[in-house]
Amino acid sequence: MTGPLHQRIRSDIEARIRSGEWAPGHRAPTEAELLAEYGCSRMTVNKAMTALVEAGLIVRRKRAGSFVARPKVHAPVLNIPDIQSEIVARGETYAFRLLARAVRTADRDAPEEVELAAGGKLLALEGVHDAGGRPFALERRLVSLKAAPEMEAADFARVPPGAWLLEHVAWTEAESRISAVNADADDARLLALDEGAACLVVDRRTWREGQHVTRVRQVFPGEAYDLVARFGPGA
Amino acid sequence: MTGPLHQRIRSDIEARIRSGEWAPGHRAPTEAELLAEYGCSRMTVNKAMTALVEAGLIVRRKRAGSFVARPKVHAPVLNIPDIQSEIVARGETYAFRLLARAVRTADRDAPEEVELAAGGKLLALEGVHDAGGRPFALERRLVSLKAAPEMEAADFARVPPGAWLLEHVAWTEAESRISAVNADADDARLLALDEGAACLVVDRRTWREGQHVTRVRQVFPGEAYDLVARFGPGA
DNA sequence: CGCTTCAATATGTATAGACATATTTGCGAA
DNA sequence: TTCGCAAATATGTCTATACATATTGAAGCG
Repeated sequence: MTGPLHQRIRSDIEARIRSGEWAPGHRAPTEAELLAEYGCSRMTVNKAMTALVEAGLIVRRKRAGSFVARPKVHAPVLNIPDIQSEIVARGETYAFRLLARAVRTADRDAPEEVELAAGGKLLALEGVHDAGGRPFALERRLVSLKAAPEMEAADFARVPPGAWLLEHVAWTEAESRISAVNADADDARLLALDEGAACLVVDRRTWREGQHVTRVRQVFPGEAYDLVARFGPGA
Repeated sequence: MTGPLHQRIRSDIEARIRSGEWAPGHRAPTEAELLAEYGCSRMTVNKAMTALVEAGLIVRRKRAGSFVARPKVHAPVLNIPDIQSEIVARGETYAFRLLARAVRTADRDAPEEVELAAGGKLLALEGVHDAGGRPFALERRLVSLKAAPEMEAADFARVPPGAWLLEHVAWTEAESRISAVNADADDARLLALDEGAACLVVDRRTWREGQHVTRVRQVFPGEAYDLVARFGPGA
């Protein structure tokens, strides 16, 4: 390691934790011991230890000391790439076919739609993402025109709705639910599958500053699509 | 905000980014400007800005300044809880039924098994996680006894294999693939489903220090299980 | 013996200054 | 005009010090 000293200290300690040399619960050296070992100031070892705390590898308690954390829940980073990028990265041609587009008011009997619309109108979109000329994913989306009014004029032949929103309504927060369903007759027809084929469904709701922006349901043929999540506990 | 000053500076800036007041590409104040505004030392504003860089909200370039990052790929944090904790949290009784257990050598025709075994033997496990007395997930697992030799003596009635590994082989890294399949005859029987029912499959491989530890395939009834991922871009 | 109090300890936050480093910008020379 | 070099600038790292704060462990007291 030739980089900054605080990084070297950090990776030295991280290596001992990941190798199991320091098991969970093991007491790590105090800052005083580390600064003596590395011959540096306290701020430098503090920076290293603080980073390890953020990474979830170390738990610190005043007076008691620093301890190797107990890995709890796996919190992997799931890669939900933009569908267009994903397809282009595979070297296939990409296209978005808009099947239906409507501007309407929220259905009063659907509380979720009412909340999404927030008193304004809704843009309802339905389309298919094609990869290499064949259906890759089916997308049904509701957009709050109150949250994204410019979207009413957008042309989705150029930029698909997801990418348009990412571009124009940045820094949103979202919650995705991933599940598996059997394709119904509509899904099967649009995705060129047999009815009943297993499909991966990503149901995503997106907010900005607490305001609901969009809700989308993407259906992928189960055999053609994998979501990949990589992780170390806390890394 | 009454907490530490660096945190207050951080959240002030974060709020302006998330609200859209500072769009992606916008140039944020320099450290000199911030320390004048907050009347603090440079180390303090630097700590705030460094945290925003780690969070992916800010990109900094020497001489040029600090800029609001362009949100790229959604990298949500996916919650893959331990199945046992998940079931217990729902208030249902949990049990793991071990259906098959074998110690064997790797199949020479399966390169993945050979790599996992790394010259040693493999422990093959098959079992069902029950929630409230009904099948919740089907698990088929291979464990490298070279990486986890103590596992040969473990009793999985007490602690299911996943939890056992988390406890004894901490700080692993993993990759999960999430897909959807139609239940085959075996899956359907063990999970008490109709054949062909859509199931969510999590395929996970786990390493420690580059050494392959285990590979597990968990099959969940599609109708009974959702994976939930929450995220803001880079948060 | 149990309770309270107090001091020692290790971390948490912050300062003011210093030098290093990368990058932009502008000036001067080919 | 264009290329290349040098100065200005903003961040990156580090030091030495100081005081705040939470927690532990031990001393003191009823």
